[in-house]
Amino acid sequence: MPRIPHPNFHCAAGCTVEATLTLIGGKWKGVILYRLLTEQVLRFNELRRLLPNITQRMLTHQLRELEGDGLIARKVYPEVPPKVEYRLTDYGQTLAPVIHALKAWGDAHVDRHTAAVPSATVVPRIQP
Amino acid sequence: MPRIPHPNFHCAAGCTVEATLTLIGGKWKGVILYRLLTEQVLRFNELRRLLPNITQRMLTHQLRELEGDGLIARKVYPEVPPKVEYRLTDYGQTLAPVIHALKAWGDAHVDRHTAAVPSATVVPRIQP
DNA sequence: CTGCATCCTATAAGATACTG
DNA sequence: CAGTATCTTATAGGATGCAG
Repeated sequence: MPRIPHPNFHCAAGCTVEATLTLIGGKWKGVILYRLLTEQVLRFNELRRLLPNITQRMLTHQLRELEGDGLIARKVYPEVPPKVEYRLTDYGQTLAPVIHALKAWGDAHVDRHTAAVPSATVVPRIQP
Repeated sequence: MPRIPHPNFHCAAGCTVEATLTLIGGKWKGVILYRLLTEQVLRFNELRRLLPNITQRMLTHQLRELEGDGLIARKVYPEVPPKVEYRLTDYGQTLAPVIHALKAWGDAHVDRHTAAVPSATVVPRIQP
């Protein structure tokens, strides 16, 4: 069940832009891919900790889609308690330039939209 | 109403990837931006022709969001019949590397997902 | 620990008709 | 030509509980 839009409609110029976005455009896929890109290999709960607001259900779901698209690999260790590792496939690795482009632009420009969250500054703390 | 996710939650590493995706991740925004990137300036109905499957409502909606995010500019000519031109803003132009990265990856890899739609080959025709 | 099943809500997207 | 308005459907996303 590939989710690439309407492949038989003679993918017009620019359509491949959307195709790529369809693959990585889920609410969490970008971060997941980015984390796997930098950390190489991560277990389920490690990913969960790195994505503080994601629900278990969504993490599983997004991982399964990425796996189904061949971008990540899932390795199950038949132990108890269970242990599952996720990493990028070679194919997934080819997304590196895309992810980095997205991150670079975001780093440079999101402050325009978030009304200045000064990343190089001390995080404002709530005083106890 | 910026749609960047949870800016006050101390945007963790990789979060900006999602932020960028939120801006350009609509079903049609990628193509719209790509078209404006290559054609410079386009009228409403020109965009509509370039995006054969988009509805009028969605085109308007996506254009308004892109405009609200400062990525494109809308120029209305007070004529009759009406004439409206869309183009990228300088800010929108900064997305060029991102869009090109998305397109390059898509061009190189979507055939994996669309089960070979040979773009350099003659389109298979239904015989009349 | 990892994950599936169920139920539910919010948002995106589409169809269609009408207008300055 | 370039929209708006209304209604409907589809999909994404979330909360919670159970299980190997």
